[in-house]
Amino acid sequence: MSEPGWRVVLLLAGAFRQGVDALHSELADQGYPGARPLHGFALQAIGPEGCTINQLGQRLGVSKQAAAKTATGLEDAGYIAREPVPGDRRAVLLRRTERAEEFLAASAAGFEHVVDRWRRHLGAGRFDAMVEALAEIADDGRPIGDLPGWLTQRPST
Amino acid sequence: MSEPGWRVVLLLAGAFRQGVDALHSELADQGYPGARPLHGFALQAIGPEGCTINQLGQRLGVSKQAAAKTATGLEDAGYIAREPVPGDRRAVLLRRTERAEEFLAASAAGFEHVVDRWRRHLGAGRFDAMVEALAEIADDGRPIGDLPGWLTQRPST
DNA sequence: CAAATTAGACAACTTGGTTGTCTAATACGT
DNA sequence: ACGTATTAGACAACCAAGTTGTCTAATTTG
Repeated sequence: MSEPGWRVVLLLAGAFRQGVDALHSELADQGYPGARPLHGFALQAIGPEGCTINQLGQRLGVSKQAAAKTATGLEDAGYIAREPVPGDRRAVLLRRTERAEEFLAASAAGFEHVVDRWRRHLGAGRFDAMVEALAEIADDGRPIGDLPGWLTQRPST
Repeated sequence: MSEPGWRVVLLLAGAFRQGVDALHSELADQGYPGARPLHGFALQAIGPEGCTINQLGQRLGVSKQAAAKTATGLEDAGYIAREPVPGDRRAVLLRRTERAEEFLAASAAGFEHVVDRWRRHLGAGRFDAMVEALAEIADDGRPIGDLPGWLTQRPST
């Protein structure tokens, strides 16, 4: 009973934040100074094959309107392009650009770097145990794209 | 090398989220259905002695304007009251109400409950090891109040 | 006592989320 | 085959939390 409960939850937030901060400081050094955490998540959700706005919303766990805004942002930043969908003139295919692929590669490498620092600091044994424990606690499989909204929106119904 | 780096970071987010979600579902059952994560953080920052808006901003790590908005929200929700500061007619003392104290007590109990579920699930040994590892990874001591903004704002400087 | 600082309010803007409404295109059922 | 549903996406209005900038009143300082 050394740690009060709230502190454990805060440690999770702190570690997450520490990881994301370290990643973005690295990305900034590599030519992506304006990158925001959500960029990576959304591009990952779009996938190498691309997807429509509705699909993006479903994959991120947000409304299609929110997905549309995200897509606009990504397009403005040069990370995606809109293509027509052959056979359905309503739909629009969001497709990652070259720049997006490079960004994702840099991002993956950055994550690897950050996590490796943790592994070296803790030692492989403790690190693996921690990851395993986290995997049992975090209810996986839920989309995480709505992280920002989740913090601010009131716990719905 | 079982887990890719990004997955570990996502696990941290997922566990944090899982904890906060469980807490708020519990709080909702206990008569605080509109409670948002930031309420607890801000009330904790205000402290039992109360503080001014500027101090709140410093403690949360946000601008005083943001702190003022937060204070307004807390006041509207009945969690704080404004009192004049004797000896400085510019300043306003934000003081927690009875309702805030009750809410904080329920929140602390809820956190304890949530974390205890984790401890029982993992076993005390694995749980303690995880917490210890997290404490070494999370850079502690930094104010946490700006979590929502931190996700969305572009990495400054 | 004048000048600088401080506390807080107010306004405008950004980013992310939500609902609700709307049009155009596609799918379906008779 | 045609009229009716459903679907994809755009647009608008709003909420929540953040930012910077400007302003006034009060206090501190030289």
